Amino acid sequence: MARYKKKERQELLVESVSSDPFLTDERLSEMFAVSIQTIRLDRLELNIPELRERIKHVAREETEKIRSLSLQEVIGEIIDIELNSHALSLFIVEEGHVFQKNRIARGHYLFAQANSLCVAVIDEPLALTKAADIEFVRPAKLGDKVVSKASVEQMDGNTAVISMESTVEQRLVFKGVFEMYYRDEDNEGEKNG
Amino acid sequence: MARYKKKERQELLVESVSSDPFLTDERLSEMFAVSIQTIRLDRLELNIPELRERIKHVAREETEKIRSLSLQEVIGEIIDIELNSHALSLFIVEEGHVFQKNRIARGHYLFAQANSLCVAVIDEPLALTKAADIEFVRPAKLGDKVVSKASVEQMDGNTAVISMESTVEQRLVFKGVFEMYYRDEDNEGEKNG
DNA sequence: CCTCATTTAGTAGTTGGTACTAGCATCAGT
DNA sequence: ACTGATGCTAGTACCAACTACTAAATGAGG
Repeated sequence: MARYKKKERQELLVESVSSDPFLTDERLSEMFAVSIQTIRLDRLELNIPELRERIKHVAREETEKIRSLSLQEVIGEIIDIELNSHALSLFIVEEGHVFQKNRIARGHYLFAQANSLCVAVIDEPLALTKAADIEFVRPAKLGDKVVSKASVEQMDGNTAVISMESTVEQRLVFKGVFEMYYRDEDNEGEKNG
Repeated sequence: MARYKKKERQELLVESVSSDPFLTDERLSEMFAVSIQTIRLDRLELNIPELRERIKHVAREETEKIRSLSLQEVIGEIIDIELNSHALSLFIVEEGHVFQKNRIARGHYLFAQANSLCVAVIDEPLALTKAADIEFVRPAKLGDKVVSKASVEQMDGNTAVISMESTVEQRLVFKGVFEMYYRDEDNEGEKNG
């Protein structure tokens, strides 16, 4: 019976419980081939709450976190806007936005921030991105506050040209030129089916 | 004490429990001014599981949702891939991806599909988007199955050039050229702080 | 008034624990 | 070899929040 030493067992216990909070003391005592009492002493020392409390905690997070990660609609918070002229938005890089390995923000989130700001700055019922020429100058990292500035350069007929610059602490991380198509929606029906 | 009739009470009970699964029988019995036994009979008739089972259920959903959210790391499902050569992914446009008004997919989702496919096709530990030149040829709509094709055109030193084409039923909706930066991560440390 | 549905009361047993006491085993240091 | 600390196990009493069951009280309608 090659059992673990106390310290080792406790480390594994923390891991086990955090990877599967639904483990009972009985199940854990079998896993580590010790008595239930030992598991309970371990939990006491490690301040790991009992099964029911663990589950309750997970469930509470669920019910409270309904809206926190539904950033889908518009990425970033618009903090200043003058329609058909310019706009500013702030996007804070969170866990869900980065590569796990290196905590660098995935490019499409920076693009999404820029893109949704472009849509917002156009004061027309319909605004679609037609083309973009973009550059990721420097990586943005977990926790970074990315500020995007959109400036409408041209608007003629049904196309707008917007230049974008995103910075983290005044340092450029992303820039690009967006070409937007817009239309007074009531005016025409479908253009191309 | 104007208490509810059985049927009415049971309807309210279903509502209460589904809006707050953390309610104990005792708490419910106070809310409806009946005995605990009555609440239990009600739950039995209505097939409402006990508090602990309800909480467990919610917690299970949560842990599963975490898994599906981390699957959202990559937008679209990769259906064919040859590393450093080409790749194919499928992305189905759902409610969350479109403008409510016209059910047209937001540009950044099409970009995200293309971008994550580019990251995936590069067989290196680190791959970041450096620049992109893209065009939204035609709008993609709710329900559309968008197929993206990535072809690696060049790879030299630490930069790859990838051309992208996304189609819905063989019709082009999006195209672009992506320039990717890549690196054997163990090789160097931080390049730019 | 009688009857049937509804409600309440009460007991025994379950799960997954806490909190506490106490008995060993083992190893370290003297 | 003796002492003491550390670690593990055993066992008891108690708890919340139930299930499952029996039995009695209450109420509302015919």
